[in-house]
Amino acid sequence: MSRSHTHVPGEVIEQACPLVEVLDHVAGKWSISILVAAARGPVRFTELERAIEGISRRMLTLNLRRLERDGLLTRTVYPTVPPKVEYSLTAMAQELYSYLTGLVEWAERHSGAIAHARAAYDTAAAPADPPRSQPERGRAQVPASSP
Amino acid sequence: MSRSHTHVPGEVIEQACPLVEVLDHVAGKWSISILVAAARGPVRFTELERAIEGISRRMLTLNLRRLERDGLLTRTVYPTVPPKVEYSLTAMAQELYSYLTGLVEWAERHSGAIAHARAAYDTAAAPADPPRSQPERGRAQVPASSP
DNA sequence: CTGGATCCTAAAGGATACTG
DNA sequence: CAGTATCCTTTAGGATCCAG
Repeated sequence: MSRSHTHVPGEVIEQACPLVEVLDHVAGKWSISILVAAARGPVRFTELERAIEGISRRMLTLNLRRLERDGLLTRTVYPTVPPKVEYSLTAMAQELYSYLTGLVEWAERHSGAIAHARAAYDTAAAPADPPRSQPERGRAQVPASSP
Repeated sequence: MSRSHTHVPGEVIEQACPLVEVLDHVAGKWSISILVAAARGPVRFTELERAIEGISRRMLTLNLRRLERDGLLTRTVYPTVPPKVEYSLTAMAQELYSYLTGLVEWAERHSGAIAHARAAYDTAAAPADPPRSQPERGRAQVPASSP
């Protein structure tokens, strides 16, 4: 995610709210997956690659570097002949992890509801042939207008 | 974020893990900001636009639609002459919000540490002129090799 | 006021080949 | 094994203009 929104030259507004901070670690398809995968102890590169299901070698490397840079992962390299590298969460990241599991748990509880909401929204918005023409995209509830 | 990782034609693996579910809502610069901004009650479009600081009209609309589609936001339109639309969190989203605040709180507590970690990483990796040439990018800790 | 439509740039991400 | 480097496609996102 690009820092700098429109980036007014001269006036640096960054670091204003901590929200942006979180987003930078949490956003992106892979960061969370990596943290979760690395949470159960030291994990090797290839283990992560296999555990994460769909991540490319490149993206894994990039995200690992970023997480290491931000102090969320420690990278330990053993100078053995086939090189061996292990990643672990820092204390800071373990704390973050506990919040993350809350998120995942939430997703598990509501994934059905979300899928249902999507289906409802989509069928309401794009029926192959609108039988009686409902121009309104969302079935927006219209309470009695007060003003 | 694109659904479909490599997308094996014929074998649809999607919806496998709930992690992907969360990521789709949490990832992206704006989703969290919008949920947080909308958490304190019904909020109008323009209020969100001003509250979020840096979001474009387009992105706000897009994200609102997505969140509505996923059942996280309800959109209520009042058919007044200058149209008025209010967005609120659904029950599901309010629950999510409580986890989100945990995340934000975490970010507040550790933003200093993160900034420090970044600075340390960057100075270790890219000094303008490496005085004695350290070829290793990260100062990787090297414990005694066991094998 | 609340968007939708369009155009364009930048960043994310994937595939693959190569290396210490 | 654990990456790097390169090339390429897709997506996110911004700017702007227009409309009910």
